Amino acid sequence: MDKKTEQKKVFLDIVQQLRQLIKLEKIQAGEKLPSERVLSERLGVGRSSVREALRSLELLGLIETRHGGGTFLASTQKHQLVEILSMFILEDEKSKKDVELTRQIHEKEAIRVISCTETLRTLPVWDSFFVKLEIEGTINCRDVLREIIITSGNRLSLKVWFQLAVYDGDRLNRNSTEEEKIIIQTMLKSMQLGYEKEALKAYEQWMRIVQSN
Amino acid sequence: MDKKTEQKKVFLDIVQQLRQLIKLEKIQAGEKLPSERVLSERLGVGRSSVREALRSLELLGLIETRHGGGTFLASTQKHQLVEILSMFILEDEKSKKDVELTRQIHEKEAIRVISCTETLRTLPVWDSFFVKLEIEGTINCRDVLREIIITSGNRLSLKVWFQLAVYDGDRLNRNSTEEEKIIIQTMLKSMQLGYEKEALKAYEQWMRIVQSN
DNA sequence: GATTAAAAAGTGGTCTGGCCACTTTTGAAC
DNA sequence: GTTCAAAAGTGGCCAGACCACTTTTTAATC
Repeated sequence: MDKKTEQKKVFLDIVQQLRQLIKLEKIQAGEKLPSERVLSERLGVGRSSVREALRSLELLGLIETRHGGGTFLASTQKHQLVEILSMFILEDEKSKKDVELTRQIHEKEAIRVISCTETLRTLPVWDSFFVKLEIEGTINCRDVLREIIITSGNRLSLKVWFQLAVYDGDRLNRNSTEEEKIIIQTMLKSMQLGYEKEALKAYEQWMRIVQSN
Repeated sequence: MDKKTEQKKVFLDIVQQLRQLIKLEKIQAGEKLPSERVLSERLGVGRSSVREALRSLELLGLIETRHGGGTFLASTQKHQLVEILSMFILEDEKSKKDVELTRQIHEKEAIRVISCTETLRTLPVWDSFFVKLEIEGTINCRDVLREIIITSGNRLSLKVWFQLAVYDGDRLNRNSTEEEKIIIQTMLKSMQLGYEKEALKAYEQWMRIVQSN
């Protein structure tokens, strides 16, 4: 008995089959999916059921639909985990805190990994941040954190982080204050020198400022 | 101009309105929502649109439907956000190593949190593990890690971990060996005493064994 | 041949109405 | 009061229709 066919609900079955279809036909982000009518025929189900599945994926930001244009596979950046989370779950403060803490878990680990890895902590990108801070006097907070996560090399961690960072969008996607500038410099410099503890200390100091905003 | 009414797509509008309805009528987890036909009439939209919205929320595990019974608000524990996203995110580029590392990131953080928190590290559950190890001589590896994550108190982290643990299912869901027993005891004891560093050291020693399997 | 405008085809958005399967409620017989 | 069958309520699914919008095709013009 195939797991896929013993699904109770058609629309859930369709979600599974869409996943397979995307995989088999190697549909890339941004590319077009078969039309609702074609899917309906190919899968042998009603168009309304296909729509229920597509709309579910759309709510998650996994696909995008253009009226009259078609249905397209969305890019990873557009997944809307957090939008939905904030709508139904993040009502209470506890959940908001969880999102923030989870994001920080990944950031802290990235800092540890980089500090302990010669080839990563000596990367020229860190110097470029110093230069930018010198010239412009400020830097985008989110950019710094993103670069740290990217450099750590764990792509899955990056994806999780990306989702979580959307939620704190306003607090992170802004230029650093004068106060933060010094802390960020300390953090980066410590990281470059492999001083894991100091780097984390600076990071936590920075996050306390971020949180107070 | 009301944000709710300027939505382009009806089904997204309905998702919003459902949220309001749940809030206004104070519908608790497990309680029944109005029927699809009633919602259709109350919101002045077609039943198919209502279904598209409901099916979207069902995919997320935010609501549960019982054929012939009705639609019910799901309990928080049943939300499947991470699971669904992982279906699309993890499947394609599943770098096994990334999954493993990411899982460990959450486990290590949980150990840190527990070690540093008086009320958590002195919980009786840890003693119960010792008792079990004494009597049965072994313990399920996954159970130990799960308890650690749960105790750390970050529900989102737990959700992420749960999903990642599925991939390492075989390596984790088994009884500990004699060699592991001692390491686990060391880890738990260090954690209980608040020796964060020692606990993590034992953990990493344990993971090296797990990885070699 | 290239450009442009109109027509046609394709596609998503939505609604109506129908039928089925299952659950809950109702009400009558006991 | 209990039991059980009928009725009502509800979700599951489908077919068809119409609209709005986009893309492609076609035809006319330059």
